[in-house]
Order: sequence, then C-alpha cells, then structure tokens
Amino acid sequence: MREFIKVMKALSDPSRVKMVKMLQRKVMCVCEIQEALGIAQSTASKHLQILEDAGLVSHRKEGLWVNYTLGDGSQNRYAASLLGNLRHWLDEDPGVKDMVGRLPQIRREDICARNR
Amino acid sequence: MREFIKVMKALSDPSRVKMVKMLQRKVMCVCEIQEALGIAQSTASKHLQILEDAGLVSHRKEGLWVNYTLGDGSQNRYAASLLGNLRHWLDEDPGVKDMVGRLPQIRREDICARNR
DNA sequence: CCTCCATATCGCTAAAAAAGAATATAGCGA
DNA sequence: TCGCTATATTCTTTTTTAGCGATATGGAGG
Repeated sequence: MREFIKVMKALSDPSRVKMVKMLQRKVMCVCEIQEALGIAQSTASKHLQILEDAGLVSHRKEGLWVNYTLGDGSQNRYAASLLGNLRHWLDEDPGVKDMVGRLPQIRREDICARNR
Repeated sequence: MREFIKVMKALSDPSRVKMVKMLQRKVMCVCEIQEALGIAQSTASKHLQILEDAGLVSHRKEGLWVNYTLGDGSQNRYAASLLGNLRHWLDEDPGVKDMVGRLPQIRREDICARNR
C-alpha cells in the first residue's frame, strides 16, 4: 500500500506532473527544470526528490550538474504503470503544451551562473 | 490537468483506497464503510465525496440508506483507467486483505440504530 | 405533523505539505 | 588549496488535509 500511495501522492501536484511531462522530452538538470516551471531552486529540488522516491524519475551526476531522467519503472510497479499512461495523458493539456513548447529555449548554458 | 490531479489526490489516502477496494466486492452504505474502516461517520462521508468528485465512486439513495458503488469511469478518463488497474492492484496488501476478509460480517442491519 | 434514523455539513484542531530564503555541500578549474 | 557553481538541506511560514464532535437535512413510519 505504501508504495502505491507514494506514487499517487507524487503525482498529486501539478508541478511534479509537469516535471514528468518535460522529462519525457529530454534529460534536464535542476536549473532547467526550475526555469521551465518558474519556481525556486529549493522547491524544484524537493519535488524531484519526491518523484525519485516514488520511482518516477532518477538522477545521475555529471560534473556539477545533476541530470534527471524518467524512471525505468523497475523499482515500483505502480510507477511503471503510471509512467506508461502518462506517455499519452495530458499531452493536450494547455499548461503542459505551453511548457513543452518553451522547452527548446531552455538551455542550461543560458540559465545558470546568471541572475543569482 | 485538474481532472487528473483530482483522481491522484483521491487515491493518495489509504482509507480512500480501501474504500475503492471494498466497493469492488459489494455495494455498501456509509455506515458499513465507516465500520469496515473504524473511522467516524463524518470522516467516511467526506472521503466518499472526494472519491465521487473524482469519478471513482457513485451513490444512489435507497430509502434512508445511501448506497455507494464503484464509478463506471464515464466522467473521468483517468478514474476509469485507475479503477481498471485497481481491480488487481493491492489484492495482496495485508491491510486490504484483512479488511476484505471482515467484509462478510459487516451488515447494515447489525450496525445502524445501535451504539449511537 | 412528529419522531427517528442514516447521512451530509459545519466548526474546529492537529498534522502534513508546499513554498522560498538562507545556508551547507560537493565537484570543478585555477 | 581556493574560489566558484549547481544542487541539496535547513528553517520558517502559509496552506491544505484528515479527523472528530456537533448540528442540519431529508426521507419513512406512525
């Protein structure tokens, strides 16, 4: 039950759902994700932990950056199923569509080491 | 997005998930559901509203009783999908198994108009 | 109509979750 | 090793959620 609840809770927040949707398009670092959603860095980091704890995403350190990718579903059967559903779900959602449209312009080189 | 979030939130609480699991077995009134979970009547009622608002269950007045059944998924595509998954999911969960085992002994005639 | 009963709603309290600012950490380059 | 940078963690505040008792509602039976 706990594993199921973890996945449901993780997907109960619009920002986290959008994170999943953007990671379907490309691997992203924290600052890119933060920029795409317009939220504080600490907030983005915390959301990502919740998603990772549910098995929905995973991370890999690459130098200074931490790249997040979609989870492979091997740790949590419910996460695996929902990740499958979310491949098509919400593609027509205005908020998601809008964000996906802005993704190409969000590049880490343009974001980090600036406005801080 | 809102419809999706509604379903995820509704299924983010163990009591509500158990409600779905018990309604897979039989149609139940509020007092039976309350008894099966060991929660207050007002709490049960509120949880049922949240589930209904997400399209996961529906109710039908039958005299004094209000009978709750599983939703048919016609109002919310995400609810429909999750209801399908939950037909097999969590059947082996100890808490769910235990509760399902007690279901046959929970009958409205034995519960209501007593201990109040 | 009056009463009773099952359920819904209201009011309140406590616990959990979300947000951002500030600080800590870890890895890179010089 | 020193400083810089991307990210994690901590702290605090605000919002949301879960729970229960008490009251309101609506239908049934007398």
